[in-house]
Amino acid sequence: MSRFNPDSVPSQFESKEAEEKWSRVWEGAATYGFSEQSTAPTYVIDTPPPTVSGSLHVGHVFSYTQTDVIARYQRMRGRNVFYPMGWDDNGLPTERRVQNYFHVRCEPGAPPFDVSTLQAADDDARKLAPRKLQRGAFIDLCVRLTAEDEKAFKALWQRLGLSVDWSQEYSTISEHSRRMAQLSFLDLFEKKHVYTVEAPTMWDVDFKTAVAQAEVEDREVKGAFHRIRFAVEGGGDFTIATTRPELLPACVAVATHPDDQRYQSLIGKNAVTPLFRAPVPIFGSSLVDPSKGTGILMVCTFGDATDVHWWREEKLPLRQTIGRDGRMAGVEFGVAAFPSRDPAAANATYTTIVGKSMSESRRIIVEALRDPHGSADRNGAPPLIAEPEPLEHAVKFFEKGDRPLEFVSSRQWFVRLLDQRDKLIEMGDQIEWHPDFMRLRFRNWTENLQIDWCVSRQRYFGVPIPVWYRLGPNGETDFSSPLVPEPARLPIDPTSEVPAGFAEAERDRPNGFTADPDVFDTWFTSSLSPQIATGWTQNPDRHRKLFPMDLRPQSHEIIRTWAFYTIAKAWLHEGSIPWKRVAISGWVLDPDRKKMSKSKGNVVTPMHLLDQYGSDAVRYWSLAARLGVDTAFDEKVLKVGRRLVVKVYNATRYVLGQEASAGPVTHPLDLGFLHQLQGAIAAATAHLETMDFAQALDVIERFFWDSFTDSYLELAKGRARSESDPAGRSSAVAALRQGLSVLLRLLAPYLPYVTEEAWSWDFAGEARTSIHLTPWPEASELAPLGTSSEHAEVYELAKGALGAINRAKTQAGGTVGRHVASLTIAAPPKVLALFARAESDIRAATRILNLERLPTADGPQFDLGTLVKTIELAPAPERA
RNA sequence: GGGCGCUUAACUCAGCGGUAGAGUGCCACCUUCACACGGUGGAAGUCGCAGGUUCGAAUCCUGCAGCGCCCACCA
Repeated sequence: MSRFNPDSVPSQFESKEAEEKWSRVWEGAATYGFSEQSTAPTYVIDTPPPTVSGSLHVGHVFSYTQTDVIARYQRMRGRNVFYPMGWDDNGLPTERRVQNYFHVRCEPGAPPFDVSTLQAADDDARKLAPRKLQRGAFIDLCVRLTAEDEKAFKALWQRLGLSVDWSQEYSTISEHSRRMAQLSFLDLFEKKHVYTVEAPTMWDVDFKTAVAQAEVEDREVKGAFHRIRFAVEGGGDFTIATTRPELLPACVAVATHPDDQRYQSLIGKNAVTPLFRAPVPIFGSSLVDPSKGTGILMVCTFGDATDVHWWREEKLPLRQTIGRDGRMAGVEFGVAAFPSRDPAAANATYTTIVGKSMSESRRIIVEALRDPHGSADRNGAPPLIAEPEPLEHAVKFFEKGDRPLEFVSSRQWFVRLLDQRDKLIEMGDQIEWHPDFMRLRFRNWTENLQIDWCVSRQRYFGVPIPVWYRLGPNGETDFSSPLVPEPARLPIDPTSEVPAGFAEAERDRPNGFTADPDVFDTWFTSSLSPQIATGWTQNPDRHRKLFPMDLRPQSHEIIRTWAFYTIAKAWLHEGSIPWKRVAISGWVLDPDRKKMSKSKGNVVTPMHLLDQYGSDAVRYWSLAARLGVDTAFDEKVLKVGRRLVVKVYNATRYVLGQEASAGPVTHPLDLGFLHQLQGAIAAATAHLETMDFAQALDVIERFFWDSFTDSYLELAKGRARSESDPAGRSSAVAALRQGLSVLLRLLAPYLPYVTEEAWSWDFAGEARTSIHLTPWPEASELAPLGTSSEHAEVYELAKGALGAINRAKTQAGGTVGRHVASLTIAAPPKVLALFARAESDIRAATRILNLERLPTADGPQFDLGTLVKTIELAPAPERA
């Protein structure tokens, strides 16, 4: 029998030392390793790859710990847990960091340069123009810088005790991930789920790239209605209202509601725009809201999505005046594409805005509209008939952008999703969502999809689109039959590698080929996280074993991106759902209930909290919150967690320090306690099965404090060191150890450090088996002891009596340590019989010297508040 | 404009059809031989508002209000 000496361990739990010690042990022993050979059922987690260029804050700790508790629970349940960690380093945030840090810019045509010795730019270097780098070299720098960020995250994860299998690490820009993303494209290409088209696309003028619907957000901005008079060919005029007068040169039509009496007669006629004197058709459309503005409006290429719609439906001409840089492009009026009744005047006006930004152009155009000579009829009042009328309206922005999106006609690659909408909704319905209402977010988004997924980005740090195009005899690009590489060549960069059958010399030459210069949307790669982690076609057996996965944890604001695209990819590639369950974590809010974000400056960083309270306490805070619920950061909860950790440590020291050996559990109180513990195991397990780790923690914690340390431990204490009752003593010691073993295991997924430390003192045995690889407790392991609900009654009565007597003692002016000279209790015979079975334990715990029992009449219910009839305290002990 | 969630003690949150709960904080007492990061006890809430269903509602339904989130064709 192994004897534990409480004096052999520190009297205080040293979190930091325990964290360092056990992290090392776990890593050395590959405690959390996934076994490729094991035939045990798997549990596979699609861990969110954090954006490593972002800041670390308690929100990360919160959500990743919530996943870890599930991983640990499933591991203890005997599952072969596959819990990888990915890093999302691909994309714009990294590009921006690298540009600043090294003072470089990516330019695909730049001369080769060896970046291996390049250091962070100093002040001298910054005085020069940024160094221009080829895409490959630029990507090398991105990889280098993000490797540093990944180290910081990994250190945090290990400190927190995430039970990740670190041999399954991946990053979204790694060669493997690029290969997977390009394979995905080839598969979609073959299945004809992707297409390229030149079309008006939402465009960010600062990043100079197309963006997808999912990356767009509406923001309320200040604007103004400008009421502008248009002439009608053949006589007459009308007034439109617009917030974007700078688009006047791009006006291609005028629209009004077909039933609007005011303008009905105009439909079919031509209007003439002011300033530019372009004749444009007037048409009717039910999309026009007669109550908005003046009920008649100009259609431009392109002011908004409705303009795009009308442009397509009415087959209107394209007059793209907005350049890709968000400035007015150079166009000429008086030609077929830009007709004008007065080209000279039109060009004179247009010249004043060429190269100007949208806001500058607006100012200039508004000034011109105040001039009477701008009017279409050449002799009337100014076209601007009133001062601009300020209003607030919603404008579309790229979520990472600062200026409104423009619709710019450009060639982009799209994944066809609109034709899959019903199937995608069906897939979403096959998945379990936690909490369930998050399902609606997915449904809502999917039902309201407006456009296919634009996956090409005019950026550099990303996975290249693996495509070339043939060039015709005059150097014209043939987009109709793109050239794609053989899968074995992936990953490739088409800007530096050549398609089969061509030589480098033929690049960008007539009859040669040209590379697609773009990269994929980062979600194109991130949405393959399940395939990247399993190996997919590179490792089909493994993929079959791990896919579909069991759990996708993520936050709610990326349901329309990450969850949606992952579901779409799994469906398009494999006709399957990617995972069975999605767990949506809430946000961590600052104490004012605002979301923590770097830009708001209200971010709480986690490291000092880990130092101050210990990982287990920080985990406790994370795990006391329910899935999907936003939680205000509250340091008080960390204190509560810390308290629990300390209590676990000390209770274990005490129980394992009992000197008697464990014998058969025979005493009714002990059996009753274990019976109640069986109930707690069942309840906690049921909650964890439905992902309700917070509820399970509540059950476990409550039992630990209320039933174990505050009640059973106090009641069994005396007997556990009794000299006169050896059988009762070994029964108590055995039950205390049993109870502790179960409670430590129930708490292990929540508090991995203190439970491992406590477990190691004795329970780990000769093999030093980690508590985290020990089976999750089951009610049945306590069943052979012969517990019963009758014993439970004894235990509950004893627990209640302990409380009632303590209350009486306090009210009589005594304290717990004070002896009770005599006590009279009154209760029905049945209750007194239960009392008698635990009497010596109750008397020892409450220090009763003389006890009298008064039987009362049997009632339907007995109130323990009436148990104590009289109490007489012994004299207070003399103080030294 | 549509959808979803939240609103319970001073604070942070459980409970979601059967006599209002926890922890923190507050008050009183206590160095009791695991633990003062402790122990014992106490005070503290018309469960957002208004209707309805029910023998019974914090819990179900309807409406309203406040807060938050997601979404929506920017004239």
